[in-house]
Amino acid sequence: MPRRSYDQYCPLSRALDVIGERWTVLIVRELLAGPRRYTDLHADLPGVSSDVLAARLKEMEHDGLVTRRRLPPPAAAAVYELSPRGRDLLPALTALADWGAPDLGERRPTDALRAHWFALPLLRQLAELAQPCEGVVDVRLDEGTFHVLIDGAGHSYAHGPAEHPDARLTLDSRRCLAVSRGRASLHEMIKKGQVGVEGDGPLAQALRSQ
Amino acid sequence: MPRRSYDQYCPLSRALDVIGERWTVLIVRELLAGPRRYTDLHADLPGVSSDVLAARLKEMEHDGLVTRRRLPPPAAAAVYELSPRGRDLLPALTALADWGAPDLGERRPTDALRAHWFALPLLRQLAELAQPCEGVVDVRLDEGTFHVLIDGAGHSYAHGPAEHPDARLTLDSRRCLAVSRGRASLHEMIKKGQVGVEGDGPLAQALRSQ
DNA sequence: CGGCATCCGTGACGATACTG
DNA sequence: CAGTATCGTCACGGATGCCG
Repeated sequence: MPRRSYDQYCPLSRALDVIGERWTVLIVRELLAGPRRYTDLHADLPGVSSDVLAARLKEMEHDGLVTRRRLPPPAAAAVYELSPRGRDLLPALTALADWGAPDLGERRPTDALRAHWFALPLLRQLAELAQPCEGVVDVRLDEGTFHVLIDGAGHSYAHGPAEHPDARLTLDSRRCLAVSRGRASLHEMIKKGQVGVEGDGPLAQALRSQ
Repeated sequence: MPRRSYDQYCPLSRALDVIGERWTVLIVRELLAGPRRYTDLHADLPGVSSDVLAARLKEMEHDGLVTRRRLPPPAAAAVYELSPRGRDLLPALTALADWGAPDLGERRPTDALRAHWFALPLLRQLAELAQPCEGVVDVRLDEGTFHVLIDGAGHSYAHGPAEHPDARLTLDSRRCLAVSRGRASLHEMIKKGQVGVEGDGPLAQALRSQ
């Protein structure tokens, strides 16, 4: 089955041929937070129909964005995981999220919300602040917790709390939103005590310092 | 008429609500090369149907990406032009094009091609090379010519040759492709004489130097 | 129960024809 | 030239069913 293409000899068109279909980019966003099962993906993408989700995952596997891995026998489940090629989309998604942030007005009654959706906009500010330290930062929001891995260039993040975080941030929804929209600096908020920082290692110090 | 939305309180979803529909991003790419008329847009976007193009332009105008401007009486025409908000998409499109560049294999018989489609991938390398000079560079390809404006941070480009370029680059398709795919460095090619540089101002010197 | 496949109604899209 | 109108087709959204 041939996929539909823009048929243009242009790098942007080629990118859109692969990730331009509805839902594909949001599936990548989900998988940036780590491997997930079909049902969990379906739950965190309200509105996607089951057949479209299945079709997208197949296409993405075919295109080398995603690998499907069977978990060891006790858990009779399979997880979908980003390939390196898929993870390479992080800068593009960050740039897109940066651009979309000003459009985040008030939350509409119909808007779904997941904690890890804030990881994308927070990641860069957090990584800059942590310079030049490396380590793991837990981020606790009202809606849930995720953790960020800062290591040189290839930052990443994942669902839930970390086992041994080097630092822990605690934010309320309003502050987190302001940072996501680019309206406020994480650093300023930490200095003013509006964002809590726990931990005493070098990474926690770096987040508080200056 | 309400537009369809992912209904997620996430900056990436919001961006996709605006530019996620088919053709929208490619229309932005076209307008990044300067104001264009409806018919010219239609000609450079083979495959888009006239009603879809008209609908997209209306939506983009409504969303503040594009402004429609009537030209002075002698030319009884209207042009579409990117707003500052639309131009802010440049970094995101550059990141996407970077990601898509490895997918540019051989040109397929069905692939359309326009000279200015190479401006997006070339722009950054060119701007880096020109550091710290500013000015206008003509880029001559087999398929046509465009020119790049380098001025501090907000680089841009436009169709056709410039009136008074500070430098002129001449590339054949193969070299241009290699640079676009990230397989080769523009600087290396200039040093080896594979890419011609004309001009004697500081900008032309900068392109040749080091 | 997780992981889809199938069916069906609706809306988006592509091609062509037509109009001010 | 700059779109609008019409129409057939396909992608999508929602629900339900199947199968290990």
